[in-house]
Amino acid sequence: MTIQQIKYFLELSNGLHFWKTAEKVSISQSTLSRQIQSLEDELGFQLFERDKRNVKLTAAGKFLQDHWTTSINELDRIYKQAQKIDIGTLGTISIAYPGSISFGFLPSLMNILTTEMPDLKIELTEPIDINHESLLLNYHIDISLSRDEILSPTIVSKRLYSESVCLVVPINHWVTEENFTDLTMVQNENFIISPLQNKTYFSTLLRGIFNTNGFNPKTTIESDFGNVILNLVAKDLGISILPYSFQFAKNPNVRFIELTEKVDLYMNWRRNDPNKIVKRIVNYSEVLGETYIP
Amino acid sequence: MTIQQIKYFLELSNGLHFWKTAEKVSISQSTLSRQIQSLEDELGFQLFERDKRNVKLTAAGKFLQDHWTTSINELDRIYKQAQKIDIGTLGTISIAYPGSISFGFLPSLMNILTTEMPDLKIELTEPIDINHESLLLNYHIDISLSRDEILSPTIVSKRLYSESVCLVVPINHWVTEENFTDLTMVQNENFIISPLQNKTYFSTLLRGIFNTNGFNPKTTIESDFGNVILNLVAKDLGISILPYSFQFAKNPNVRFIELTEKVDLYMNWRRNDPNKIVKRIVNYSEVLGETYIP
DNA sequence: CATCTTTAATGCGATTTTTGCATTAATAAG
DNA sequence: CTTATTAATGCAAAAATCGCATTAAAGATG
Repeated sequence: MTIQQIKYFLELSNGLHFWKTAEKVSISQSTLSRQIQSLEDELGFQLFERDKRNVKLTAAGKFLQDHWTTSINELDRIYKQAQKIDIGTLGTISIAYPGSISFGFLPSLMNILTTEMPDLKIELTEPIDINHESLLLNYHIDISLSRDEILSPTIVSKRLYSESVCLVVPINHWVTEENFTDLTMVQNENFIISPLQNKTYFSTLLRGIFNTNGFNPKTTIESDFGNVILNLVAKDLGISILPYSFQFAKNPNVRFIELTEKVDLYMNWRRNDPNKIVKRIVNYSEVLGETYIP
Repeated sequence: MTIQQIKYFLELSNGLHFWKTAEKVSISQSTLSRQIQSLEDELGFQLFERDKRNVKLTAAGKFLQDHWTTSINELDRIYKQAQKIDIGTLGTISIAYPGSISFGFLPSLMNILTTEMPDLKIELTEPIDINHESLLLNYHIDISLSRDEILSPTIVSKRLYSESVCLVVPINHWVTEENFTDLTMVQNENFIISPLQNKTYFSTLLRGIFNTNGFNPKTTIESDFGNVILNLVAKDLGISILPYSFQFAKNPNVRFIELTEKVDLYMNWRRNDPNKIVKRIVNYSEVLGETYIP
């Protein structure tokens, strides 16, 4: 039972004429005759009732005409879907990202992806303090955007761009870009930051910054969410340190003062992932990262 | 794209190992390798990402694994259905019948059919005064049961049995089986019969009967439906003439008196109808007709 | 670091299957 | 009775499929 044989059968079941059908499907009449015979032999019953003069479908043949038609169409539809997936415009991709890029890089990337691959379904997750490496290796996500590089032979980690870390103060705060010298200036202020004991890269960076400047910050409020912190600073409840990207939130009640420290954004994916969507997204991200100057 | 190739692919997509899969499907490793290659060539994209050491599905391959599995199962299901139809236990058959057999022959036949072919769907229609021949030739019905023979080169008409025509009187009527001589006895009674001008065989027969006996019946009520007539007679509203089969209605308030006239029951179907269900039903009906002595 | 093992791909000849031409057989039409 | 139509079939050529043996590449082993 070949797909080709089924197609011959369907054509013949429409025309009910061996010679004309054979010509239509560009084979000889004898070939068509034998293909149908072979199909009938394999099925174990007749598809056509035929004498030297007339050809007509049997009841089983009539049934198969209906159902095989839909099957063949279905197979064709499946093939076309698979083709789209191969090209990389269809499917589902799961991306994990740090909250700090949700105002800048991530919307830009999403913009590109939804334009270039409109049929692509993107699942976004914002995991806190969870190992991106295991998420990738367990196939929970396909791509990870992270602040720290993942060093693993089975994962490729590529830096997309670097951005400054900024001191964030309320808009009417006494520290300005002009009078700012170093962080010791604000060592007695209230800080609103993510818990320093977190294992995330950014918490580690913060610990390092405070260490270098020789003081432990007073923390009145703690939050893992940068945009929460941003709003708290805007309401004059303290100051904070956040990546430059948060400027894209365009909050009018805060002021950003660039520090010398930098944070990177890495894109990570499974080495040799056969999914071409991943490769395409990586490419788009690299291009975007190069032109993206925060 | 062969069904066999798809099956090989599905097996390989489960095992992800050429040698083991080849052994499982009883072909050589080289053959499997080449079949998959040929499938990939035809599709135009890779199904497996493979090096000398590992085999894994591409995204498109994963998609096809899911969908082809259901397609192959579907094809198998379709084949089995078709097989059943060929054997003659599955399908739909449309049968037209005269109302007079709805108490006797028809229930017996239905009983046999539903026992022997439980998956068979039977459509019953009781057409009045309509040409069974055209219903058959227009494929509105597949089998017709009729009181008159259909004489046509494209239709086979076979007599199943003969039964007497009976005078039907209320249970306390003065005419009994013992004192009955001929119909002239009741020429002044009220008759409840189907309209004599109808073109059905039974109406023609009635006309003949009244003609032979030399009187025109007084008809107060007319009805095409035998069982309606039967109930009207039971309520003492008149007498009637019906086929013997109506005795099977087991109405306790009527008495049947056999006349000498007979009516036949014919089964009619399209000559050379390739539907094996028709042949089976004809066979069952012939056997039932022989043993059915009303 | 050299050797062994595993495993998918490939060259090649043998086998099997498929194909089309020409013909046959049966039927309907003129 | 003859002619035309049409599905099946014998046959030889062509194409495909198959499996053996081998290759090539990548761990695994010690």
